[in-house]
Amino acid sequence: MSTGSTPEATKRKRLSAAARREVIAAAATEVFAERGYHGASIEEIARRSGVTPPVVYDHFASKQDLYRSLLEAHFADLREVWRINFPGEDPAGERAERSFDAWFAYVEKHPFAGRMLFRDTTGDPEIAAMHAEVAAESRAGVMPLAAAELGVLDLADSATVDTLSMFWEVLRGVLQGLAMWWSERPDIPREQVVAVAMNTLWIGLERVQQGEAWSPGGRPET
Amino acid sequence: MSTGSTPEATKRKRLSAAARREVIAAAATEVFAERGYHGASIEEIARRSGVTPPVVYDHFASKQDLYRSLLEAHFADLREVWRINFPGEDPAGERAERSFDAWFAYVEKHPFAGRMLFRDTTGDPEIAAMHAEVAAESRAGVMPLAAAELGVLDLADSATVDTLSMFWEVLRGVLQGLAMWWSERPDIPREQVVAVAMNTLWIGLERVQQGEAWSPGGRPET
DNA sequence: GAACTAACCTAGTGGAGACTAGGAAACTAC
DNA sequence: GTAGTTTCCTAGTCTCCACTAGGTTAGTTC
Repeated sequence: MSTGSTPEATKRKRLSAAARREVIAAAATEVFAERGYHGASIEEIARRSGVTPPVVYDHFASKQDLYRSLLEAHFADLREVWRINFPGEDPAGERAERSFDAWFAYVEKHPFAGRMLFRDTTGDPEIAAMHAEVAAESRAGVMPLAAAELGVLDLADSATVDTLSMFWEVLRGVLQGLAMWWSERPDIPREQVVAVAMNTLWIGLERVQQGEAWSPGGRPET
Repeated sequence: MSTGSTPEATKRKRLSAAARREVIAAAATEVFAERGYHGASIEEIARRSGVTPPVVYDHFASKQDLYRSLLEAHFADLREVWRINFPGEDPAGERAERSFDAWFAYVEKHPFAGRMLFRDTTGDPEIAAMHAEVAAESRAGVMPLAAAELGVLDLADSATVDTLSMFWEVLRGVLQGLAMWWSERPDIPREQVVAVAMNTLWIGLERVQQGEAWSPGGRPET
């Protein structure tokens, strides 16, 4: 049955537990990215790892456990990107650009990680809750950086928090949307994608900071 | 087994074919929205429709067929929102605001339709392709409206098309992201959501039109 | 109220896939 | 080489779910 003729299955060699775990994690990220949680089968993950399904269970307690550990690892990577690139003394615009660029560089280098995180994990409600929970950790880690920048002081004010939440959602939507689009158009240079993100996100925010915000029914000045 | 004690299943009454089809479509939209394609079971859809699974197959050839027809119907609704609200003689900003407002009003009124369309339908690659195909129809219907507004003439120029594609992706990401966030915060008034969308999307675009775009490495002026 | 039609049901089939028990084979230490 | 350990496999079980065959009952027509 398992032929050994497929490229990924040739030379089925014995690996150390740690090495095999890595291989499985990488393969699982791919499959989850391509098929989502429900659509990914342990059998497929095992095949791409060069082993049979029981081996997967030697390293991960269950499909859920495997999924969760990948989710946490990749989200933690992305949080690091923000933590490393955004804070600093330079003008905020430059730091934003640098962060965006680093963020897109990460998803460029780890296309499957990006697709796995940004796909919506429908199906099992338990999985959806898990995804929401881990994503919330990222939000909690990154949003304060931006909040400080916007001069937001009163994090107890609920209207402020709502507005911040919406801007976070906008940021997330733009970055993830562009990332998914870009993953299918690898010929586009990264600067161009970053420039679009800057144009829509940063410039809009700047205007808001300057009190030039749009308000319902008409512009405040004019 | 099927008790009849649940609210949706009480009074299992005989309906006309057309009426039953509507009931099933509404129930299916709910379940697909909540669980995604894979996670939605025909049995659950049937139960919420007050019937047993075979009845679903009296109205739809297969689960895929059911899904596709819902996808097409809801996307067509949203295209209509743009077609009705965006074109006109008023200033573009006002027409954008009106369109955004109408768009959010639609997802406010049809929360399950929104969630079904904007969730990523992972799992079956065939389903993903179907989703992409139907979404592309919407894009093809709506993007020309915005392109005209931006003064884009040369739709044969590939760089222009790439940029337009990215702005479309940004628009999609922002609107869908805000819509999904909003669906969990029904206390937020619609104007506020629309205002955020205007601030990030329209103002950014306006600047770009005025040649004030951000470019990699620094601002063009200044 | 009998005949007809259309909506609906009971009772299955078949396949896919998560997960497991227990054993075989490879690498390591001596 | 032999013993011990660890990696990996064969061969299942069990549950869930899309989908179907064929019969039943509720409305409708005359």
